[in-house]
This record gives sequence, C-alpha cells and structure tokens, in this order.
Amino acid sequence: MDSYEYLSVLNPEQMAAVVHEGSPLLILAGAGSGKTRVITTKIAYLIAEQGYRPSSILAVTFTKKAAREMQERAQLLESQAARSQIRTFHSFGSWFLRIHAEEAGIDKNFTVYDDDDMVTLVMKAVPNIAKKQASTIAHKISMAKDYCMTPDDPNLIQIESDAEFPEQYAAYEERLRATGNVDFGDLIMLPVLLLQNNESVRNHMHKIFKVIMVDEYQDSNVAQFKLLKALTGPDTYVCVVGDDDQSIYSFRGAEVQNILDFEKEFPGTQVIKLERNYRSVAPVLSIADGVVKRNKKRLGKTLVSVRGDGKKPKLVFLSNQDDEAAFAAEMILQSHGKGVPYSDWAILYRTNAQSLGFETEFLHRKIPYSVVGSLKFYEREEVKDALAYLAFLVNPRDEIAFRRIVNKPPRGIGGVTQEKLVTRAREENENSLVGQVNLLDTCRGEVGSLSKKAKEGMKAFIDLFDTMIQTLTSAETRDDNTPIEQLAEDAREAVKDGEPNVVSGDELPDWVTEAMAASEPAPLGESDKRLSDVIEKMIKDSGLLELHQSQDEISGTQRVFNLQELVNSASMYPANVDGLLEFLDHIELDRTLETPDDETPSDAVTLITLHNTKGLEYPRVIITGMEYGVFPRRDKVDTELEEERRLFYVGITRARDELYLTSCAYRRMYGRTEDQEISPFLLEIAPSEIDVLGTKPTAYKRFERQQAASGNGGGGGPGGEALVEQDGLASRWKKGRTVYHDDYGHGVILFTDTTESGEYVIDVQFETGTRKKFLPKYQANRLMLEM
DNA sequence: TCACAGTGACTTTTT
DNA sequence: GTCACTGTGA
Repeated sequence: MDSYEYLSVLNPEQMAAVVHEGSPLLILAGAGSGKTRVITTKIAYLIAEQGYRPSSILAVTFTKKAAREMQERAQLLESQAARSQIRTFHSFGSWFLRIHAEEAGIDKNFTVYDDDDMVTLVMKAVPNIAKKQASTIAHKISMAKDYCMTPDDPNLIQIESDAEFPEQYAAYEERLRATGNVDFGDLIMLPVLLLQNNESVRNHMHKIFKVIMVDEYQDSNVAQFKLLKALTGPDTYVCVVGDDDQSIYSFRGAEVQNILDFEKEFPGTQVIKLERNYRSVAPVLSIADGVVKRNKKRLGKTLVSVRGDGKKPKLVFLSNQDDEAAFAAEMILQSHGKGVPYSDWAILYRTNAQSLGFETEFLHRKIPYSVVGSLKFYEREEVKDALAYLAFLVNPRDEIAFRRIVNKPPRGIGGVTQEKLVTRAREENENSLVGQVNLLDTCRGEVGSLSKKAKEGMKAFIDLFDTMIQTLTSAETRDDNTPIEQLAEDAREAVKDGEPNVVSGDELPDWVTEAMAASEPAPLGESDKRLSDVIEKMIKDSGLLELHQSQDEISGTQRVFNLQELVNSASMYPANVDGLLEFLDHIELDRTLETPDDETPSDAVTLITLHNTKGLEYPRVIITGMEYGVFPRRDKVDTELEEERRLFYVGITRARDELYLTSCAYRRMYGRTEDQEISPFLLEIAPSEIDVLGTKPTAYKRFERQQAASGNGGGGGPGGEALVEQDGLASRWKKGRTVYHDDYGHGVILFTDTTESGEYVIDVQFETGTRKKFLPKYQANRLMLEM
C-alpha cells in the first residue's frame, strides 16, 4: 500500500503521533480514538518510511487477542510487519526466558504454573498451613512479583506485614526453582532481574530492539514498567499508548502512576492527546463523560464524538435476572427479525457467574452466543491432567505435575509415597554434584523399595514416559527444524561477537530474525507427525482417557469430549519438543481463549465480562446487573470505587450505536433471592440523557425529583453539581441526627467523614446494636432522617 | 489407599 | 445451589 494512502486517513493528532520521532512519546488515547490504527500505522511507517528493520520493532500488549489484531492490521498496511515482534508482555517474557533459561536459573523446557499450581506449591513449601492461608500467601507472592520484589526486598512489608512472609516467599522460591518452572510473575520479574544484572544480556536486547511500543500502558504494573526501562537502550525509541480513564487492573498490580509519571521517567517525552472519538454516537459518549467526570484522580480529557447524534441510551428496570435475560433475548430477536446480525450484540456483566442466566435463556430461544473467557476450558480437571502429563514429559522436575498425575489413574501411589519420592529427589539434588536430579530418575531408583501394588503402577508410569520421550524425539527428523535453544544460542553468540549496532537494514543474519519471529508454529508438511497424535497417545496409554470415560458414564459429564478438543487444538503443532513447548506456552499464556468448539457459530451474541471488553467494540451493548453489590461491588470505596467507575466507563464506551443498561429489583444469589438496590452509578447519569423503561424503583424516582428540583432534570448536562450536592449532604446528615434504616431500624449518627475521593460518609449506631457506615448519597431508598 | 457422605463456604475482575 | 474439603469406615 502506498504510504500516502494510509496516512491520508489520519486526523492531525493521529498523524502527528505516527510521524513523531526523536524523543519518547506518550499517546493519551481516549476510548475509540483510533489508537490501534495509530500503532499499526506507526509500525508500518517505521518500516516503510524510516527504514527500521521489521524485527527491531517490539510492540507489547496485554491480551493475546489484542496482539493478534495488531499483528494482522499492521501486516495489512505493511507485509514486512509479519517479522516484527508483536506480543503480549507475558509471551515476550516467555520468549526471553527460553533464550536465557540458563542465566535465569530455570529449565529451558520450563512450563508456566498457574495460580492453582502456586497454591499447591506454597502448601508444600510452607509446612502445616490450610489451603486458604496458602492461597492468601500465593496471592501475596504474585503481588510481590508484580512489584518486582524478591524475598529479601525490605519493601515486602508494604504488601504483607506478617513477619513470616519473606521466609514463606523465600521457601516458595526455593521450591519453585527446584522444579525448573516459572510462575506468571516470573515471566516479567526474571527478565527484569536478568537485564539489570547481566550487561551482555542487556546489550544483546538493546541491539535487537530499536523500537518499543506498549499498548494499554495504564494497565502496566511496576514490574512491566521496569521491564520497559531495562529494555530501553541509549538509542531505543519508546512509544506508549494509554488512557488513565480506562485503568481497570489495579487489583492485579497495575499502577496508574506509570502513565502519570511517564514524562518524569522518560525525560523529553512528547505527549499527544487523541480526543476525537470515532466509535460511539454522541448520546452514548455524553453518558460516559458524565460518569467518568466524577472521578477525582485523572489527567482529564474530553472526548468529542465525530459521529454525532444517535439513539438515546436506555435504562431498563426489571424484576429479576430471568426477566433480564428475557429482555436481552427479546431485544436481540426483534432486531434480528429486522436483519441485525447476532454478532452486533454484546452482553456485558461484572462477574462471570452472571453469564449463566443468559446462556440458559439463549439456549432456550435458540440464540447463538459465545462466552468469552469464562468456561475456563484449560482449568477443567481432565484438561489440567492431560496438560500435566505433557508438562512432566518436557520437564520431569515438575513436582506439581508429578503429584497430579502419578496416581491418576490410580496406580497405588498415594500421598505418603509421593511425599517420600519428592523428598528423596530433593535430597538427591542437594547431594548431587551435577544437580538437576529429576523425579523420573528418582522413581526409577526407588521402584524396588515400593510395595507390590505401587511397584506395578510405578513401572507402568516409568514405561509410559520412556515410550513417550522416544515418540517425541524420534519424530524430530526434519533437519530444517532446528531446536529453538540452538537458534537462541546462535543469536546470542553472534551479537556477543560484535555484530554491528544496526538501526536499520538487514545486517543480522536470517536465522536471528527467524529465531525472534518464531511465534507461529512451523508449517506442517504432509508427512509430518502431528503433536495431536502424540497427545492422543499420551492420553490413551496413561489410562487417563479410560479414567475420565468412566467418569462421564457415572455423572454424565463430557470429559472425553474435552480431552478430544484438547487433542484437536494441537493438530497444527509439530510432534517434537519445541512444538509441545509452544503448544503449552500458547495455552498457559492465553487463558481467555474461547473454548475450542467446532460449533461456535460465526454469527453469535457475545457474552463477556466488563474487564474482558477492554479494546473491543460492538454496535449494540447491554450492560447488565446495574445493582449495588453487583456493580459496583459493595466493598468498593474510595480509589476502588473510582476503579469500578472506570470499568463502567469502559463498558459504556464499547457501544457504537445503542446502549442499554439493565437493573433488577431481585436477584438470586447462593440459591436465595435477595432484594437489590440500584447501582449508585445510575444516579450519576442525568435523567434527561437516558430513556427509562420498566418500573422505576423508589430510589430512582427520588433521584429524578431531586434532579428536576435542582434543574438537572430538564436538559442540563451532568457534572459540576457534585460539590453542591456534597454540601447539601453534610448539612442534612449531621452528627447526632436520628435516622431510620429499612433493614436496621432506628439509629443515631455517631460520626461523619469525607473519604479521599470526596464521598460523604456517616457512621451510624443502631438500637439493635449494629454499627454501620453509609454513603447517604446512595442510601436514599433505605435510609432516611427522622424529624 | 480409597470411596462416600456430611458439612461448610462461597462469587470479583486475569496475564 | 453448588462445589470442595474433611473425616470415617472398608
């Protein structure tokens, strides 16, 4: 494509962002402002116009979906972009660690432990703790790694004040390193540590990457920031794109501060704001703006709708979630009758559990749908079992996988025996001069000492793996299939030996770029063995298939089907160690992947969590469960409430043409029906900006009256009145006043306070003895002042 | 070592 | 209402 052609479609700010050079660049890109277009065009421009070697461009995103989209779009503009590194943070980390496994102190055939595996490992590393405690500790360790803190970091105390924690963390690390595997946090933290401590590795990376771009920068955590810093060499061009209003991952360590401080950390930064919204019609945008304005902590920017006027959003009050699902189905079917495709619709919800009601209804009404991310295909027992067999096959030091599979199907090797074997292996490791004793070898050594039944089982177990190892290695006949570690080693040596410090051109040998670009499996020839055959053999020969088959018969599950799906999904990978590692990587690093399902219709309604919608858009969006306790969750105040509000903002701005909000009066939770209060967020939308359907709850009627009285009901925009309202609250809800609450009865206000984010809080002592805090602003329907 | 039954806890959001 | 964990008995 001619460069003028793709540049000509840009607006002036977008253009400025694309052609910018010479200093770090921060692009503050509002929702729907053409952010992806800017990044992809910039990649194309850097290659075509600035002469950058495609493989010297690294673009990092957070989700695989985003990475895939970016890659595809960049390639459409510039075919050479196929050789650029467009990856998620974690897949970059994985790539990096495979190359530098030895320096990082891990096995080159490492696999990635998920959160469950972490918990299991914590339980082994810290003696005598309950699973719940282990889970807390595992979570804290994850946090620590998100902040790039090692067990000896004095700042750990900010994450966990318990004096035992650093020890527990250290014990976990020791245990983890013994397996040769890594956890999610390691995928970022280990590269950072290695880059910081190892000059040659650092220089190597600086030589490879001349451009680093980060998408959704507002959701980066401290470790990821450090990674970016460490990858940035003296002549690296850094460009980050983000929107502080869309920061929704602080619970996972995302640090908005990263984007707020960017200019400080990268001196000379130029900032470009993209505020023209090409996605949504004006009425949708107006609501989004009114809501996000309530947040105190933001850089502040205002989106302008390029598309102009459109349909006014609708707020629908319903009785319960069955009605909610029915309403959604009705809307979808009606529009479908008029030729609107199902895929125009997305149902958004706060928690995955909410998808169930819609699924049931849609199945009933024959509406095709696809659930994004919730089915957790790879977390199913049978699938995890199969994956554990595969992980143990490539890395027999994997203690977690070993424990999971050695007695599954039952081989007479129970917990006690397992413990004995693992302890034995650990002892051997300590005494061994060579180190790296693996569990399979230990098993071989210990077979003789086992009871009769266990002996039989263990022999079968060892035989299985001996055969599988052969199957996997004997398949490795293609001579063009150089193992990745060899390529990596070559690449490393070449750069060490003083390859020219190239900015552009193609001085680096092909095999370096090949090693770097190897994100896609090598194409399979007809005669090649497929990885799926290997996996199928493994599942059959291990007895896993039989085990789950009988399970299916007993409880009517579809485990065999799931196992078959797993096998199918490996058909594109070559049947060798690298293919297997790639397959496992792919699975571990893309948990949100839709269930592999041949029946997924091409035209389907999307069911998706609000978090998962980041970066996506749909013509028609229904945000469901607009109830206090569901969205926002009841325990959210201050900064956390602001984050929930940003999540709402993200949800609203997904809608191109039509937006619906639904709120239920009752909701079944834990199998019992609860009264629901309306979401406080609904009181942040001016009644004049939204059409209301259904029976209005008392609280909402009251809100409408208030708004009308204060002149906000009849067309005045939202915003600005917060301060006035706050004063009103403080003068009415005074210390000492008696109140009545629907649930708790009579009480008296003990204290009043204002939270960090400016919410007015009252602390009430009730006659019944309960004492509770309230935000009077949101309690209009249940809490009232007494005369 | 394993199967079963009773009990308790539980719903954030995810790479 | 569901699931996972615990303790008991075979």
